[in-house]
Amino acid sequence: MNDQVRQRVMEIPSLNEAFNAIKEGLSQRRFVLIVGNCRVDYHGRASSKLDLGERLLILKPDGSALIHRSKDHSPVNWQPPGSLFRTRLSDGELLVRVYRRKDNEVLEIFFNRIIMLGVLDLKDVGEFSLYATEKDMQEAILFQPSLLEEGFRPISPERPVEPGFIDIMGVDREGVLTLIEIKRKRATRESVAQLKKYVDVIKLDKNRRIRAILVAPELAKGAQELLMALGYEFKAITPQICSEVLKLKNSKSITDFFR
Amino acid sequence: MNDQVRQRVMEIPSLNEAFNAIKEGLSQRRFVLIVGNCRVDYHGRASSKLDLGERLLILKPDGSALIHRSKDHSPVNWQPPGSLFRTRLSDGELLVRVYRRKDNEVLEIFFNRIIMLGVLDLKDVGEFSLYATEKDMQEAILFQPSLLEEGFRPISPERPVEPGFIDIMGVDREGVLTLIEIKRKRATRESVAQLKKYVDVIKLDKNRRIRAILVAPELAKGAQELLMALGYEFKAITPQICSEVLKLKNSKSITDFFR
DNA sequence: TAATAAATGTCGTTT
DNA sequence: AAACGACGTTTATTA
Repeated sequence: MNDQVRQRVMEIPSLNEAFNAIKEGLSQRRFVLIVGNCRVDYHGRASSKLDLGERLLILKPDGSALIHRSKDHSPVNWQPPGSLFRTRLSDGELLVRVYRRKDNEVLEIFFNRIIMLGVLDLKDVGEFSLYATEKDMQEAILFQPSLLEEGFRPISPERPVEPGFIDIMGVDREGVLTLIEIKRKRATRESVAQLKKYVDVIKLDKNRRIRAILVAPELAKGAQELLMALGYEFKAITPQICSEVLKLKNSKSITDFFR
Repeated sequence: MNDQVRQRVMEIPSLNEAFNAIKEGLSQRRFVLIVGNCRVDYHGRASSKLDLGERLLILKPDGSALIHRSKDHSPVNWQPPGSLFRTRLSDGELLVRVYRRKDNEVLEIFFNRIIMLGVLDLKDVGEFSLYATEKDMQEAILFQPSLLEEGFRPISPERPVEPGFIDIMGVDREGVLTLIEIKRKRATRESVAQLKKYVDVIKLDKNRRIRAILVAPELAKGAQELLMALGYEFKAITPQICSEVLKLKNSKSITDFFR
């Protein structure tokens, strides 16, 4: 493959042809797609064995590898980024070996027939944006505290607590210290346990009444019992609503900018 | 594509050519690979937007979809199995729309150029086996209880507890009731909390001393404090050792069989 | 369908 | 490198 050619696609190549193309593609750190009949061995954090069948193998320039079958979202076998690729012909099989130093993991794919091969050079600098995460919800409540309840005022912890420790700390309309734990989906017993952990730590420090509020779109059954037993509260807020509030915030920023 | 042709591979097809091939492939529930320049929108449990760039789109016969960039193990966008595929040409773009009824999720991929297209029929019935899971560790300890400590005897709970509740229940050499929680990798505070939950439930039932042992290859820092505070114990066992024990077990079964 | 826990989880962030 | 928590987690299992 010369420099002009950004890609090579082969249909039912011989193992030899495929071997040469894959080897060249890997040396140039291309995006390599191999579809073929193969068996797979993995040893590392666990061990696995996959008998013969037709699958897709993806080798990425960052050293990650994925083997996908004709079903399921998750790859049947994989190797995280930073792995080393090697390929070899032996005993009428084309072997692709993916080695990862960390955890001493080895993934070996043995092809006896290649159905399709693609060696590609993907140009991709597009930005990815994800909205309505837990952090978005936090930002939305900080921007518009009345989402939680009228009169609520967020405060920064006096002593800086490690970030992500308490989602929001504040005082309610009567000045009572209020701790908030946010979940972007149904809150579980785990969420309550987490909130309790924070309340316990703050209690050690401040010897006064504390309100604890769990914010989430909904509350799991088991969580409600625990929440009530501990005397904590629940406030239903969806990530979608927070997303709307953030849109307002941003359009407001733009308004401010042009004012 | 007639019945003889199990696959179709195209290099830099026109959007029209690609559209027809994709449409036919989807109607026949084939495995479809599309590499091209695209932008992506997602709305559902969250929202996301991906600007233009060259990526791989995988459409699987089970209704799952994956978009992979040139880096990372995880897809940048995806749709779980059971989704519905539709494709359309409009405004000089080829749109692939993946809709999932549950959570009302929509994933839309807009291609303005297709680099490679593969419509494939993957035959794959190969069996997948995974070793050294948590269940394997449980099985190994039940087979050879001395792995835990000399004199330990596993027992079945008198009243059947829901499976997966307590990993192993038993009595030690002095007849003390012993509960075991197993983790296949470093145990965390979470693991201790889980063990405590089980101990608390059993305590309600049996009003006698209970030993609680956390089995894992190692113990996280924060977990050790919690474990000691609760008076529980830790026993270091790796999944690898359990895997060896299970090999012995299986070879023993074969010996017994031929005896 | 909901609940619960495992996973070769992965990924980001902070210590 | 270890710890810790979020994730559009996914997946399997059970009620």
